[in-house]
Amino acid sequence: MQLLTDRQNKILKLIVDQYIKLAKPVGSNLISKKLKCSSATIRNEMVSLEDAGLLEKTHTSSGRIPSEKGYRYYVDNLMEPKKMNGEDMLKLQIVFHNQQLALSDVITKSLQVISDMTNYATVVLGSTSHENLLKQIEVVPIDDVSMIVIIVTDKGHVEHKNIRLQDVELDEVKKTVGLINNLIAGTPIDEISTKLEYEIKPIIGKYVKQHEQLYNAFYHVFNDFTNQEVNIVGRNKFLNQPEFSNVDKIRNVFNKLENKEVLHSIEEDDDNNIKVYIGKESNIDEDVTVIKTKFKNGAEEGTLAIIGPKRMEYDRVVSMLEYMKENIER
Amino acid sequence: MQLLTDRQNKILKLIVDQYIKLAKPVGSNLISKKLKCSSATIRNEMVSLEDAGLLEKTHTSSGRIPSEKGYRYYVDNLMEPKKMNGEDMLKLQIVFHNQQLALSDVITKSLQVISDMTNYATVVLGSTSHENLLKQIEVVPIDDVSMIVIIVTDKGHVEHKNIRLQDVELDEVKKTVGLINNLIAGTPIDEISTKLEYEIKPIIGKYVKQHEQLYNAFYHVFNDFTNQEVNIVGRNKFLNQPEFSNVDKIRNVFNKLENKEVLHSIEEDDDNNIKVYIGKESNIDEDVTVIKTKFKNGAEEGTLAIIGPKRMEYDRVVSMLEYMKENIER
DNA sequence: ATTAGCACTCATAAAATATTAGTGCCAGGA
DNA sequence: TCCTGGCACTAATATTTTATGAGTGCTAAT
Repeated sequence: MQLLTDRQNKILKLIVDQYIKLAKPVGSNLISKKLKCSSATIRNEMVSLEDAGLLEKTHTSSGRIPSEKGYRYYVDNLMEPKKMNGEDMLKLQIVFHNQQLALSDVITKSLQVISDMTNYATVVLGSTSHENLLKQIEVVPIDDVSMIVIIVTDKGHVEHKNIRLQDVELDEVKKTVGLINNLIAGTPIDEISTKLEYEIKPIIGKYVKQHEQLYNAFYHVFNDFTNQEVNIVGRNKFLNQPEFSNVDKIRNVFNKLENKEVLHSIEEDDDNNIKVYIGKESNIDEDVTVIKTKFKNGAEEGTLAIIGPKRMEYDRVVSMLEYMKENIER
Repeated sequence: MQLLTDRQNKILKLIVDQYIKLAKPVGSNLISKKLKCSSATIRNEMVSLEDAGLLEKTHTSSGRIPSEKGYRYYVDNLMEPKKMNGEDMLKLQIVFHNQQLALSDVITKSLQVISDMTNYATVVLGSTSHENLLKQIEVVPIDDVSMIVIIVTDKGHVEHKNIRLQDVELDEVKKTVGLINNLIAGTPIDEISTKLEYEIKPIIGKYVKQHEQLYNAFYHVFNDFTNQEVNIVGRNKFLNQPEFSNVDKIRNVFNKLENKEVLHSIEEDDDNNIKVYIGKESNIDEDVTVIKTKFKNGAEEGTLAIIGPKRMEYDRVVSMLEYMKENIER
């Protein structure tokens, strides 16, 4: 990337900021008022910026809007990681300083707050099932035939399943649970199905009546374990953004957000810092930007993301995410 | 309601059916082709039906569309509870005959199928917190300071919360849990907070160290218990319906669907049969219809609902819901 | 009672016109 | 060489005009 002149940087920044604010192509006149030179000069510079691939026009005589590359340049070079404004900070502080709340609730609540403040959607992704180790399973009988199996992982992820077992005595179930807790606690969740087969199946065959049925039931319970906790807040905020005023666009975005694989792809890279995926990079929609970071606090770890229009308040969102991460990690 | 002539009934039914199919106002010509009389005759009858408040026009010279009252008349008097078509039936059978699945999973899966087949959203509402009795609580320690509290109700509803307790010994926690399980199991969830105060607080004061902290923690756990399990499937289906092609409409519907109170109102009446709430009656949007029924199978009970445009395939949906209810209840 | 016929209405689409915010480029001045 | 005022030009947007057509209500004849 060829370096731009000082003035070009200033112009680009002004255009991006302005476009983010109003969602309308930015003309040379407006910029010339903010910089002390004529609109013709600005127009000349705009041509250079367009040649560099940083700006685009919506039609031959329109003002300019930032290209994807333009946003990228803005994020990497121009944007000043603006301090969080006092009001935003205060609202988050209230959540963070609530000692009653467990970490996961603090995260959910604060993302709710952020979503309301910014009008963007927010996401928490928990750790994946191969990072979660089985801590303990519990069984609670409900009636003659059904019972609840509860799985707790070392990261505090809990999942439960209602199972039906005909003609199986509760004692036998408890024996099986005891064996699982003793023999395979500590195993990554996604390896449990196989471990059950090779380490539990042979043993319960000896000690436990109805072992077939029991084995099958537990096999399914672990096999169905959701491999990742996903929590989206404020999906509907997209409906307030002008670039998503048409239903086809909305449908695309909402379908992508329901698709676990898409969300999964957000946390793929291992970078620990804040990362920005602009437009097509988001894998969601060319008009969507995702800003994410990983967090880790003791056992709990995962990914936070803010998802909004490409025309997003990058500086504000980045500083909020930084603030979140800091607060979560201590 | 004044009775209509045979022919008027036929005409009204044809208009509603046609409008449901194509979402376009229905003209006299089309109807005259299906009945053996002239379009002028049909027009005269249409005037009567409009006078009776059963039909409406979108403008002075447009065809007719059913009014809310018209839909109501159709549902109550005209609609023939159409047998389910073979294909629909087959797809649902596959889910119902899967012996592996617990009832709650069968319900979720089949509603998913129905949503895909019909392009409408579906909802399951569990029983409310005053109908759920505490069955058992369990505690799983995660690390020095945090642990998971799991609440299981007699209806098989499970909820968990991550709590933090500084300087509290695990034994003390277990003692408290034991007391709760012995003394207040069987209490409706929404009465537990008060019972904790009057029956547990005085006792743990004697037996348990750090009783203040423990009491507070458990108090919050029960207080935060979600008072109802709500599961919406296929919310996005609304985006495929022509009457929801504008974002304001979508925003309204989606916001209402996120609002627990609105969904709660669906299950208010105690009628055990299938009920149809048309348009404004739905409390969601004048273009939305909700069709619901209660179900009960042993301990598990709740409400099923299908939510779609007012221009809904009433006969098909009613027969599907009937079928669901039957299959769930045995 | 039914219906053919006809004037009338209004939504929808296409074409014509005006307005305006913006552009690119040129030629003259610092 | 860089900057700027001036000007012709472009295309989106809005407004008006005109045409088309699917539908109606009403009347008079069957």
